[in-house]
Amino acid sequence: MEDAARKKLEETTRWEPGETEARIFAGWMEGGYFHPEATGTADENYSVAIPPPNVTGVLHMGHALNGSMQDALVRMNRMSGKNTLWILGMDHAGIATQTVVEKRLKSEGISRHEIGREAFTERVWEWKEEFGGSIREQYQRLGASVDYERERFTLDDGYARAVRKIFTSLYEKGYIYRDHYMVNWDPGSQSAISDLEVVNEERTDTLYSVDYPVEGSDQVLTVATVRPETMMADTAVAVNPEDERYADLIGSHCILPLVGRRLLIIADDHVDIEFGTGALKITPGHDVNDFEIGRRHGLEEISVIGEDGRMTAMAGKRFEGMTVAEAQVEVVKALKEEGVLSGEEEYVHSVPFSERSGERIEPLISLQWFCRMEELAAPAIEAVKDGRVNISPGQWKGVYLDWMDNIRPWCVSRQLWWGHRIPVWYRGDETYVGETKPEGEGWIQDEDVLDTWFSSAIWPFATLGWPDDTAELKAFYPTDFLTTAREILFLWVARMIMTGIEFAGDVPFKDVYVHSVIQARDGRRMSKSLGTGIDPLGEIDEHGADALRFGLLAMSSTQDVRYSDPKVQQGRDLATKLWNASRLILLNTEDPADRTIPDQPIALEDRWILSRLESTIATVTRLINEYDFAHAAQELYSFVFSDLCDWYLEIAKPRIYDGDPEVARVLLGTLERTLALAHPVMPFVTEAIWEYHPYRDGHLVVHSFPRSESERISQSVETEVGEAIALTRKLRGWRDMAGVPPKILLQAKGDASTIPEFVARLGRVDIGAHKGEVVATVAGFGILASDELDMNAINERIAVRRGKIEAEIRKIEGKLGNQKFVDNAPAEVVAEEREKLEQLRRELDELG
RNA sequence: GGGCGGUUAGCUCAGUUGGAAGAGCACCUGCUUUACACGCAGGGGGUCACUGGUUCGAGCCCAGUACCGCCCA
Repeated sequence: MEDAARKKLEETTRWEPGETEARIFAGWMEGGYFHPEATGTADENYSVAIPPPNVTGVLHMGHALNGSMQDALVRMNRMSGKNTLWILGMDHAGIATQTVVEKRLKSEGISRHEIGREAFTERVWEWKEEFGGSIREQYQRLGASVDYERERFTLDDGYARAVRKIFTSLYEKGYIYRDHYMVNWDPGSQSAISDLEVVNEERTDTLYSVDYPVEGSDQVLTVATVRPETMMADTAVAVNPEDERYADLIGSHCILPLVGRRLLIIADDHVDIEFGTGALKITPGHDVNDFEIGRRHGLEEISVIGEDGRMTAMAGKRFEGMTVAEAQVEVVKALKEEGVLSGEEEYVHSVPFSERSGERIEPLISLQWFCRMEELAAPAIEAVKDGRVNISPGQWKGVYLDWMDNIRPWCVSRQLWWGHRIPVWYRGDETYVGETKPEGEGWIQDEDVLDTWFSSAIWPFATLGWPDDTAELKAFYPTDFLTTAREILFLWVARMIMTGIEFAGDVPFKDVYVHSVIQARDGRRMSKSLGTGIDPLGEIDEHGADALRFGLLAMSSTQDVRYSDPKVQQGRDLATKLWNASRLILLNTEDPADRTIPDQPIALEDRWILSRLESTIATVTRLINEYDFAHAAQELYSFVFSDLCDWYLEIAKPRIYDGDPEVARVLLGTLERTLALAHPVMPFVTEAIWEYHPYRDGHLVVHSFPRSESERISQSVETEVGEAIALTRKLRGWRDMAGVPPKILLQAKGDASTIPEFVARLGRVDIGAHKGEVVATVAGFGILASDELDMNAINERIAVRRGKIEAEIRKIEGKLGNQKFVDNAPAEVVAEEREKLEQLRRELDELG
């Protein structure tokens, strides 16, 4: 090591992420390690497509978690020698982005309608150029080893061509069609939105009872509704066919109050006999269920609410132009005037809202483009059933299949300006669907754009150059795995599987891991609007990227978890620990002539740490491959803190300071393998330490990932050292109990040659053929009386200890005295209990 | 309304096929031990939500109850 480097290492007693991370990252970028050649086949290569963050986005904790998981796997595979691509990109995020830019314009006093479509989309592009880059920087801060040179955007030219081809192809296959259908109309964004973008919330409304007179009779049918303002669009009243009260009315008519229209009384199973009076007004134009009933019975579909959220002319002169809320008040007033309002009561029910705009959804019938899903779903169901796509944890497989089995048509058109314009042109009665504008004059393109998820659905292959037959596709499709939040399992994952099979000829990934949701510290959802979000960049500033990555992986789980600051701190502690342990090793060893780890180390502790190292490598690798990141992080932590630092380094210190060449080989080799093992989780600190390592011949990011050498794992060595450690702890515990200051060396009678040397040293006991009064026996060694011993404390503690052991002995004796236990339990369990009993009795004897 | 998940130490979470409950943090007691106080050593702390059942034995399996959360309608 050069003097300057040595000096720096000597002086730096902490890992300082802030000063180092950017430099380390720049080194990786310079090396071009994240930008693989498109060579080889997808089978031999490793690839991952990042869930594209929204361009509107600021990196949030979900991205950070997802990125930490994917990067761990990507780095591990890259180090394992695979040609590895992790593709980065951004989603144009139709509604979200349009909303952001509209808000901006609004603050300048401009509406998008004033400047027009072209100027507006221009503004969005400008905005994208300005802010889109920040996502990239944020991923770099996290240390994500994505291919920054292959970045894609779901609205770039090549991608747009792929989208048009998909749409056209689906149309030609007959899956895409245009229809008047009930959609979730979002008055906020002035667009239809899909079922999946609707959130239901509990609301308390008034349930009104309205009397509908039956034609040619004195009878009235009382119907209950929370939406009296839609009654002008009623076209029937329905009762349950089993409902005897109304059996004779089926087929006759009643009269719609305020309007005077004759409404047929129909029978339909959907009607709940118990609810209200058992008679349901049917409004096919403004209610999803009523729409279904209406289609079943061939009812007329009337709209009294327009796309602007105001009452139309069909609602009648008195209500035309009113907002829905105003109309409700006025309709109730009118019903009172007519004397047909027979009841009002509070009613709690769930009401649909737009996830994006937050406004109450208005179910409307409108002309939209739809995609029929059954044919696309069938092979995607098969792929998951037969395991070509593996979804874990297992319960999500069921959720996926259940949703796919009941899949409904997908409304793919959106009344927005920002997005992929639907590739359909109209001229008079003619309709043309194609990838480019048709020949001839007078063609006008459809005004709508496609649902953002329509373009996200083809992400894994569109990013690789589909529909062209590119080297990238050949080398990296299908990808290997996907981590995702469960909320987009349907919106995104399912659709990628469908389009992947249909268009790219294979499933888009082999493994889907549905990760947990990290909640805010208080258990609420992390959300910008609630102000509960925790900024990952702030956490990185404070603790370093490695700490955040470790923390997120350590707190991740299959169930939702609260954000845990202590876990991030644990990550920071681990980084510091690695740093300092490395200082001890690197500053006190000479670069050995033989850089290999000795095959047959002489020292017991050397064989022990190498055994622990190799089994940790095996365990951590397996856990990461199983996506059990939390336990992988835990294993790393306890290996470094406990095995390596608390025990091995302490045991080996005298030899280290003596310059023992064999211990140097063990230490430097162990450090090399430990750094490489930890690198996928904590890339920065490991790379920084590697810079000081004498074996370094390039960046750690492309160093080979350790493969566990199982021949070094020795159960007998681990047991032997494990027992010696337990013994050391016993001696230390006894000392502490006896109130002996750490500086005082205790004297004990015994044969020191029966135990490893370090026991007495670390236990701070002088074991030998001493003479004197034995006051206690600890693990077979007689502690000699001395002035430092607090005999009162000792006697008190011995009494407590004895009580505990005796209780335990009684418990086990009871168990072994139970004939049923002895007869039925497996022999080894019984033997274990007997062994335990023996040990406790021995311990009791020792206490004297 | 249907489905899924959760309830374990003060907090956040682990807990393999049923053999007697763990981690990190917090807490208490020591320690300026020349890698690290973001450290070291030692220690206390749990009727595993509740009620039944199966079993020699249940945090784990079965049935039910309560509360919390999520998804779908």
